[in-house]
Amino acid sequence: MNKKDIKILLVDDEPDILEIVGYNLTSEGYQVITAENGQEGVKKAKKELPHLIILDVMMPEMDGIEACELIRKHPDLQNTLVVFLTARGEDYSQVAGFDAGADDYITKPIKPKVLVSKVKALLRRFKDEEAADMVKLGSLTINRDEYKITSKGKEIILPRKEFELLSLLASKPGKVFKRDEILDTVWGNEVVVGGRTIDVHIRKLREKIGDDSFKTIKGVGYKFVD
Amino acid sequence: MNKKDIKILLVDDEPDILEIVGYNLTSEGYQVITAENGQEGVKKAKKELPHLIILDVMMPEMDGIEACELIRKHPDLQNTLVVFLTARGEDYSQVAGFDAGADDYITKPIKPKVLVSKVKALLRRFKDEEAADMVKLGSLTINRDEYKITSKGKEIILPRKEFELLSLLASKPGKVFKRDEILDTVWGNEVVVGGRTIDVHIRKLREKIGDDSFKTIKGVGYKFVD
DNA sequence: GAAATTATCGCAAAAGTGATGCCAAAAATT
DNA sequence: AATTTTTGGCATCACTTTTGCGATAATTTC
Repeated sequence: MNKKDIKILLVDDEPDILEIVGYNLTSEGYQVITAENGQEGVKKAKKELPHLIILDVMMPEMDGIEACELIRKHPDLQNTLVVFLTARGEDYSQVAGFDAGADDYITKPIKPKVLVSKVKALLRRFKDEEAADMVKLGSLTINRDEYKITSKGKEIILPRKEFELLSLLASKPGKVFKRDEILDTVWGNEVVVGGRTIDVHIRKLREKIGDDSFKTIKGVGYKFVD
Repeated sequence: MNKKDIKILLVDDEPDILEIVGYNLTSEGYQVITAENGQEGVKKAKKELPHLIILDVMMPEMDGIEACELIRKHPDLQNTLVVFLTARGEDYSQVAGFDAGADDYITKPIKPKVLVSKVKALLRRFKDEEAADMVKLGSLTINRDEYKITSKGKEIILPRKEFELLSLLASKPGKVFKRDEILDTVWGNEVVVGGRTIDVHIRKLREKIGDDSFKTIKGVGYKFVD
């Protein structure tokens, strides 16, 4: 899953917090949705089905704990990650928070780096659980975990982009990936690179993996065949 | 001392707790003795001289605090580790518990992993406990308890960070650990350190263990190979 | 259907970027 | 005081991207 496809819901009654946290997550490339109170938070959670929810514990009317409990009841949000924002010293809420189904908590005052790294760590865990890490395709084995590729017994270490490009193409052998799709996935649509970039990488792969594994569909894109 | 020679006394009036905790500790290889109330607990403690006692605070008649005080009076049980089991929120008992001579406490509901790791951590303090977790990987032996590493017969003593870094990398030989992951695990995500820190440590390890054991995957991270 | 035109791709070399290694020195631990 | 850990500054190297041009396929025109 691409970073830009990850939705984070931010629920806090303080606009300041909303802004600073929102800013940091957005600039990391995540999609951020905000809500200013518990009710709205729960509503948006159900509607948007975010991957991660950051909930302030202390909020007027419906507090984070209650909101979390409601969120957890929704079938589609069972596995959503929930992080609590709590003031230091409110240790009771931490405990209760875990009880309510929180996955982690962050204490205020918020340090952006800590925040971002926690979010990353959580999402990584989430990702790991979801995705099987090895893909086998005939003579090719792609091992995301070890970042290496085995082709006909030989072990090949590929640089990042080449590795990701191959991963993508090989994930659905035979399928033609349009240039746009490839750019979106491997480079991310924020980065704008020239049109020749893709074929340069394809060429590198052809050199390393085998010339005939990659077919060009002119005007469309490329596909990987076994 | 061998794990199987370590006796743990479990005192709780709820059979359920006795069973679940007992099961977890037994399957870790410890010898578990149980008692269903304070009196019986104190009696068994004196008779069996366990290495660690897990005491429920809330018990009819004689509560955990009282039991602990009695236990501590026995000359042969001065150094025995005592852990309290307390329901969340009973924070008073925690304080009183430490007063009474507890070494740690665990809150209910009990999470087996937390329990086991606390028990391990406490027992580790016993000097005479022999290498509980040793990991062998080809030419490397990692001795978690003594922060020591044996490589090709040579014994190497590593500083903490280096040791932890090596432990992490060696825990899954071949797996590539991303810089982020390494930071999270070795440094903890609260601490924010600069980017050069990791490679300096890697360099130290390369000097000490062997240059070719550590491979760099540029743009991703490092991996350990045997 | 053949030739001309145009778009797209392959390739190689060059330029650019960013990550890593290494050092030395400052901080922090012990 | 000695050791360990972190930092910052370079130098370097590896990878990535750009660029330019020729080749090839697709499309249009005759």
